[in-house]
Amino acid sequence: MSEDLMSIREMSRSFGVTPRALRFYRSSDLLSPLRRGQSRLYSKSDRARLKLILRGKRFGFSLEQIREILELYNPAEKNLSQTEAALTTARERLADMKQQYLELGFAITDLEEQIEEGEAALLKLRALAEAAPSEEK
Amino acid sequence: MSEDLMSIREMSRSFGVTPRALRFYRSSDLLSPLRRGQSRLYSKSDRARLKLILRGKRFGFSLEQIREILELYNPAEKNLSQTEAALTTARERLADMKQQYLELGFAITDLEEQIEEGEAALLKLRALAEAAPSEEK
DNA sequence: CGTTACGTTTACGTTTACGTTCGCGTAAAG
DNA sequence: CTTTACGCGAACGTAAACGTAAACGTAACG
Repeated sequence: MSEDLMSIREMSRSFGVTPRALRFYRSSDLLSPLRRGQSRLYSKSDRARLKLILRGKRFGFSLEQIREILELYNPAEKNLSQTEAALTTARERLADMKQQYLELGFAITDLEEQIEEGEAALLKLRALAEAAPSEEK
Repeated sequence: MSEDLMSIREMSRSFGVTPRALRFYRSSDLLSPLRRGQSRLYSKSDRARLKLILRGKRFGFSLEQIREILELYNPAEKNLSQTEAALTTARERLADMKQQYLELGFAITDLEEQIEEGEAALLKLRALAEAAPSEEK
């Protein structure tokens, strides 16, 4: 029951990040695993946060931006103005993400078309190579 | 007709990037504006490329990855194996982007929910502040 | 013709996000 | 009890993506 705790190695392997990265996130207050003796132990909530961190990174957000969003996720112990500020930045990020979502859709279509063009060009190149084999080692 | 050419200032302003960035992209072979006299002039194709560059950046791709994709966009002067390589990396990027698209959709939903929770928490905090006004400067 | 404005290249500085030792503590294995 | 393995934090190193500053060309303005 208390054994949903993972060592740094286990975290590292199951998320595909280095131990160094995990320590870095802790020192940046992005993660706060328990300290048992000399070691750190990562709970379910730490895993949820890490998931968000890695997701944010994939979308091109800086760790700083990600940290601001994460502050929204523990509304305890926070006062009013801090919560307000977190909400404001979260709304901005949300707007960014929606914009990105749209653009990403277009970019995917674009790239698909471009790949098709590239494939067509490739066929022509191969045809030419067949017709006039200039250099064969 | 040849006046779809822009100076570095115009580019800078219309895309919201610094001249320094444009020069950096040129020195990285991401852009290749004409050299007229001492200056550089950016064509329509340069603008298209820059658009792709900035878009790629927003999705968290490195300039190096972006450069590989861009190579797909001028299938001229390229040989067979180069085009094949470009296609391969482009397909990989496309897969990444589709994955990102899905994740981004989930992330947006998540964040929306989280914002609603935050708003609820805010209302409670305000209610408490009304009931027991402890500190008012 | 001097100055102001904009452009160039070159070189070095800076920030972000870790990688790479390092010296140390601890814990298990032999 | 030593060796081996893992973990920690501190310090320094590094690659990417520019920013900043220096030294210079040129064009136009008054």
